[in-house]
Amino acid sequence: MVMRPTVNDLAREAGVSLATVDRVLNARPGVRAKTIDAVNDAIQRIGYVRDVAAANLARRRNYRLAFVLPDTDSQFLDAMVATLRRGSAVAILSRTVMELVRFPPEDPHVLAAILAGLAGQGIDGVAVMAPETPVLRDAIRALHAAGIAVVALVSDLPNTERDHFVGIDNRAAGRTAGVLMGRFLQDKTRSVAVLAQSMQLSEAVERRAGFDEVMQRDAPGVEVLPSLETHGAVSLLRQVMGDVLDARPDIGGIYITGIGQRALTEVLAERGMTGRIVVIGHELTDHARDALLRGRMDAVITQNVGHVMRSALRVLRAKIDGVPLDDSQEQIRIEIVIRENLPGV
Amino acid sequence: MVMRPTVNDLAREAGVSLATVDRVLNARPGVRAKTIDAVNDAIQRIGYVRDVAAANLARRRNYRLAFVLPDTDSQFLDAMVATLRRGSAVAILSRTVMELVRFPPEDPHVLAAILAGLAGQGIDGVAVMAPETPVLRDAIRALHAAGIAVVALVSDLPNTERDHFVGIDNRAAGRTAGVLMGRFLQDKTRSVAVLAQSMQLSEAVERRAGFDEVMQRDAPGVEVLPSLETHGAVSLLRQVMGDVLDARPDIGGIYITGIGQRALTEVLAERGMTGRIVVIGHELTDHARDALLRGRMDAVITQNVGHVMRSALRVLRAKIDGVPLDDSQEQIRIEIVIRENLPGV
DNA sequence: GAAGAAATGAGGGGCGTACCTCAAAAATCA
DNA sequence: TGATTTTTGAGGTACGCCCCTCATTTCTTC
Repeated sequence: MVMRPTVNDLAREAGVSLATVDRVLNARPGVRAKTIDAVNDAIQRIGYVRDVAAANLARRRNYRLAFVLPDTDSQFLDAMVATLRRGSAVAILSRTVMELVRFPPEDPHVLAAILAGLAGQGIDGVAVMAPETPVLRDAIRALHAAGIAVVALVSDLPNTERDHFVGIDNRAAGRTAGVLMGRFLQDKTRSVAVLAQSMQLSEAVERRAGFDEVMQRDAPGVEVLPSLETHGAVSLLRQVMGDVLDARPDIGGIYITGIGQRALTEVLAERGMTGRIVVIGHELTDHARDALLRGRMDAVITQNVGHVMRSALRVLRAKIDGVPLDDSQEQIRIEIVIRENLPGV
Repeated sequence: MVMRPTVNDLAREAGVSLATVDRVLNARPGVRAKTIDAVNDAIQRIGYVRDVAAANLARRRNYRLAFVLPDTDSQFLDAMVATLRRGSAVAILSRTVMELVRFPPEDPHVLAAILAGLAGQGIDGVAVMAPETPVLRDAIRALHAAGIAVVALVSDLPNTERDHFVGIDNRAAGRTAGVLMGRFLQDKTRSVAVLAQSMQLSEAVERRAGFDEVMQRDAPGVEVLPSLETHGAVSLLRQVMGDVLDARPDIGGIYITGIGQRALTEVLAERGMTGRIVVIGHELTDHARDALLRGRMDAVITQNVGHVMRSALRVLRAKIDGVPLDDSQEQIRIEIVIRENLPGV
């Protein structure tokens, strides 16, 4: 039987009353510095650790977290939303409610207004996935000033006062894609195309940089063509891809930095080129999973959406409670997925 | 403010007293079937979910878990042990103590005796990593009969009454290694060596099978040589490897199914062959990490030891409490690690 | 319909902590 | 030294649940 010391043990050990221990533990005023030290010493001696469960019970503490995501139509975001919904059921058991808020991706001011609104609503923490803009920086500073924990999700906001970033290093992810591309390419390949159907976030740029870096080093003979950007229009993508493939029959691989996997693999399949060109992309969406199984994609670099969500949740709670977090657990892996290590549904 | 229904709400809704609700919730005798149904209906209607934290507090519940690991000298097991120790500090906060028990890997009867001893010690759950033997099967059956939750760790025990398996599908892991090997190999390669320095577990066999399967499909022109088994003796390994490399200068890749990465990469380095032979192995130990960074290994297929431990802990607690678990969270990934996506320390 | 058995209700004490009030003790200041 | 302020102690109530006892009600059975 394990018997953790309680506040009563602590009071006895420190030679003070329960009330004083309580004052020290909860940083209430009216205690001499000397007494505070005595209690802290006792805490060290007997190894007292507050029973968070009991404390939360007594406090009737609820954590209110807001997940602020762009209102973009992509399978990746759909997966995030679905994961969030499923996670809510579990989170409620640990007295935390997760609220989903979406914002129109094109207007940073609307996002800023939404965040500003959150501050007055008794929200304890915010996880936000958005491109960094000046108004966003200001909005996050305001949240921070209001004592609200903020984490950046998927896409980092390095120049803001966010408390933490939950996601992967996209440059490293791009480098990983580059290494695989370099090794998967046939020897005769002379060029590789890059499809940068961006989600307006900085991801695409960073991934491309990492990819280029490695390709230059590992496959110096291969030309990495300029990014094809088609801003979401599927028909346009199909046409542009068709043109490029016609113009450059020496293309041996295609790297998809953002979304648009589906349209691309369809174009390739229609042209009977499936399996003849190495296709590497990001994010294990339903379609990417299907493409891997059918041999329409060769590898997917991804981050586990479930881990991202759970990590964000843990980090926010830790920040709110002011307790340290286990960094090794919160590190999101850059996962390489091929058909053979595809996780089950 | 979120207000979860409490037992009081439940009693009111069901039209019974608190005492009866308590009897139903805790399966105490002396309640008519009709009343039980009434309470269960009310639970459904108002969506009552027991506050586990409060319940555990009232019960003064402690979870005692035993992690039973072989006393093998390998970096992988060292990592497991280290992770376990670090995890204990966190686990104690959720009223669970994790005890480490090690057994001599050569004698299954000692292991069985240890497990039998555990049953009488008030242990609630056991995580065991061991090869499946008849005595082990019996021991696990006995634990199960005693109401103790059992999970298999890293190496599955499919024909026992274990409640769950925490780890990866080793055949799929071998297939993953095979795909990478096939794609990483130079075109001129005619053969690949396999080093099966086994930990006595079934892993090596399963991985080899998966590896062969894929190599035959993807690289039919490459001969996969018979496994080199050297049962842990480093000097022997060095010699055997040297002989093989001399005899077969056409070896283009080496697959290490178990331990022995260090000795192998050293042999290759001494012979100036680093980078000229594709080396793929399993488990991201400190040495594997170092080898990846130095270009002495090309890829490592691994499972995250931290995830394995935490998953085992969650699964055991869930089984003990009799609550369902989130399968998607408990699925251990087959991770592919190359230099570029190597997670930080 | 009465006696016995079974089911239900009422209530108390406790788990470890938070938060509050009021009185008593100690320190500080003039 | 006495008055004032600050610090400390004592004790109560609550959180949501567990577990126990004892009285009361309801159901069986003959």
